[in-house]
Amino acid sequence: MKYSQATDYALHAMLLLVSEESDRPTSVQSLAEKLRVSPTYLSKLLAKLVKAGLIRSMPGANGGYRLKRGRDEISFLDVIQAIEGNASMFECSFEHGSECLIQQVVSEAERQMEGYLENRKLAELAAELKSRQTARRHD
Amino acid sequence: MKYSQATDYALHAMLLLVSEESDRPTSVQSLAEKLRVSPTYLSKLLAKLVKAGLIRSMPGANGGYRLKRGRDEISFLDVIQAIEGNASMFECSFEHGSECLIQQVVSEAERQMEGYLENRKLAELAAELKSRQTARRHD
DNA sequence: GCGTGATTACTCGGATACAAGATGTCCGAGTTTGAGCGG
DNA sequence: CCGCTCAAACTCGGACATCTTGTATCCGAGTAATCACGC
Repeated sequence: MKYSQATDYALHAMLLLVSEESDRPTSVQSLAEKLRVSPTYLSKLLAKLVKAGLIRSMPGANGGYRLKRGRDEISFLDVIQAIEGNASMFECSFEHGSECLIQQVVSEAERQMEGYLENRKLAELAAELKSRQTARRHD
Repeated sequence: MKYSQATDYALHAMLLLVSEESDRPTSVQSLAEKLRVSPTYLSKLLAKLVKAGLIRSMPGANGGYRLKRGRDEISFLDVIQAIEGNASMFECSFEHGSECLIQQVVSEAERQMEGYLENRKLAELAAELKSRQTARRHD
């Protein structure tokens, strides 16, 4: 079981958007260059993030993408579920009267992980990265 | 991101083996019938469980599979990792000096889930199922 | 009865086939900005 | 200087190609128990 590479791209792209201080939108090209990723593919992922309500798109010249909500509200879980979908990781394929003890255990494990991911915000990392840069500037 | 169906089969098959009270080995056919699953495919999964050291195989007539360790020692995590492998769920594909903050967060989330799965043993479910059967017999 | 060989009931491993999903590209359409041009 | 038009810079969505992975099957080989047969 593995998270798709798309999730990797999306998390890094979102981290860039959260770190962005200008209020002008950021274009796909700009993001794709920083991440060294195909712009067309990245735009597919950004479309999913738009649909999930995490970012807004601004078409036209000087357009691009921008956060929709406050930067402190965006958790890892938000981004991951936007890309991977929010279906359960485990679905019992047998028919034992609609309640499967195995299913319950694995689902609870999943909730443990999601609970953690929900509490970690991208803005934490953005702040951490910024403070590192500042520290390095004072060397 | 989803656990493969193979994990579903393997967990149910292991639960049957843990619940088995006879010390005679259980054949693939027998397991496959109870689970209504292709015997040939199931045998592939059992082979993985053998390689992981969870069960033993006994070739020849009246052969089959049997637990290798004590039934109380087998956790959900053991079975899942035997099937899915123990590689990390998330691998950052970028090159930021070998340490990626995003990677660290997701890996920690993974540890949360694995910690839970490691503490849940299949024998718990076997006991629960057995007590339910007994209770129903006394209706 | 008793060994010896054949048969049967199993697992094991590799090769193969197929479908679905992940990854990535291409192109046409819509939308906004801004520049250029004529009055 | 104003307004109109047009081109440029974007996003959006669908269609398509490719590659990997999960799922599943088949077959030959190895192994252990059991049965049959000859002595």
